[in-house]
Amino acid sequence: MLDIKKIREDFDGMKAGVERRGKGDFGFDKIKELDVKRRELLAEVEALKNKQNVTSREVPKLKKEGKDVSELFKEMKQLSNRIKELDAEVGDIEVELRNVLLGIPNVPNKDVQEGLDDSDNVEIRKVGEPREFDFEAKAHWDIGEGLDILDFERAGKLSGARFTVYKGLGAKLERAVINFMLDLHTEEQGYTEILPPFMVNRESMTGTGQLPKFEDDMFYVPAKDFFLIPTAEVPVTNLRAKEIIPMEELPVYYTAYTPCFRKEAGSAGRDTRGLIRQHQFNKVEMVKLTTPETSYEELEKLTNDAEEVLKRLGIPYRVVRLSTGDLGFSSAMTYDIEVWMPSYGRYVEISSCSDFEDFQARRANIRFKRDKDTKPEFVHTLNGSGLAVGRTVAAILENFQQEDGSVVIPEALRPYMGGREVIK
RNA sequence: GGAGAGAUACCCAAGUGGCUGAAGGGUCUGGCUUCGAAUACCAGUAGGUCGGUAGUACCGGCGCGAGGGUUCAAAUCCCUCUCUCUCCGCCA
Repeated sequence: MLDIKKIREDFDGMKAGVERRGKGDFGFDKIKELDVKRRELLAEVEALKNKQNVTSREVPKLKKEGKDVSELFKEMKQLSNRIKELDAEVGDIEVELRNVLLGIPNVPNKDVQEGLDDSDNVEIRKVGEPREFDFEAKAHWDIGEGLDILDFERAGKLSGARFTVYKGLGAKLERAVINFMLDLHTEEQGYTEILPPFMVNRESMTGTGQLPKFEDDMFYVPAKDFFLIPTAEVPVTNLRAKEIIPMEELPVYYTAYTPCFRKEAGSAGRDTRGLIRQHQFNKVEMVKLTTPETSYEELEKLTNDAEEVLKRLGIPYRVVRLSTGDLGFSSAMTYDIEVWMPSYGRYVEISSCSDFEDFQARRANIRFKRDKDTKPEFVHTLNGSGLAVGRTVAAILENFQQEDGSVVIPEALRPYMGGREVIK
């Protein structure tokens, strides 16, 4: 959520900032109108309330003196009714104002290049070279079925399209990748592991920006008004909602493994085969809460922390910075990490590392205090996948496949795979 | 799912409609005392938020789990909801 005070002070600047994303009207004029109206009404109703308070304090004295207060009460009844009317009006305006504000995306950082979509993303760096195969390379779904470690057919029987059953060493590989990532983040990079709920309430979904705009993208559990989390970002960021965090605790580093659930409603027909786009997939996520002055430094470190996973696995990748047109709703700046996927013949997203500045913190009300005499300020929130597990497994299968259909296990994973060197 | 008990500030806690614009205690901070400290004593400790307004000054609104209602007036009375605890049921 954007800061209403900033919009009031620098209306044109904030509007122009959001409009760098392209596409459409964001409701800024409506906000201005509602804000002015709200403050007018507040001035009026607060003056009346003051009168009510002052008079109420007189009442016991008047009664004690034996004075007749029935005329006064009649008058005060009118005042009271008027206050109720105005309060209701202010309430309506505040609800509307909040709804409009909740629907406005974050202002992109000024260093983010303007663009329409992902074709305007810029490559920041490339690490490792795509492997040249001297045989015909297979796609991971064929490799997985060939080794009897992935079963898309039976997953269809259980649930439908976009689900996978992992079997034998496939299941173990998925688990190995999760543990390898978590151990790296916790033991070497300083993150605290969180194992959160996989269902959350509306308030949490609003805090990180999934609601109210993207309700249709998520799986919903009507019995308890819960949502299945689309990413661990939601429970882990909201972990500190409504808190004032002591300065000494910052920066906060969290990491969490969770399954993620997404409807993928807008992706019909895309990536229909394999592990790339599933209704349920595993992900290890990293979340940071920082002071405003360190957040971009922390974004670089966060991205490096995610890249380290790929470096150790030996999978070629590149880092791109998303253009304003490709940026997610809540993000001010995002780096995507993309791995080389032989079956696609291109780089495919495996991690998205974003700085949300105070956009989520304002929604979720996550603040910090520099010292006891200063006002609380909103923290900056960041998060990044570290990494999407299913896509990592797909990348391992494809990049380390051999002519006979077997797959060499990257050395870093072997301790997690019972010392095995190859899946065959 | 059933029955009961709770939720008041950093913590504990009083409070059945109007000198409660929340007592008292603890904690912390400052003062005093002291060579220094402890103790005692004195003072402050309601933070936050929204406005007036550019402000850490000043004035006002809000605030006792959340949201409604009754009333001239609500921490206090009524309704709905959330969470915590105890017991019962069910259960990995």
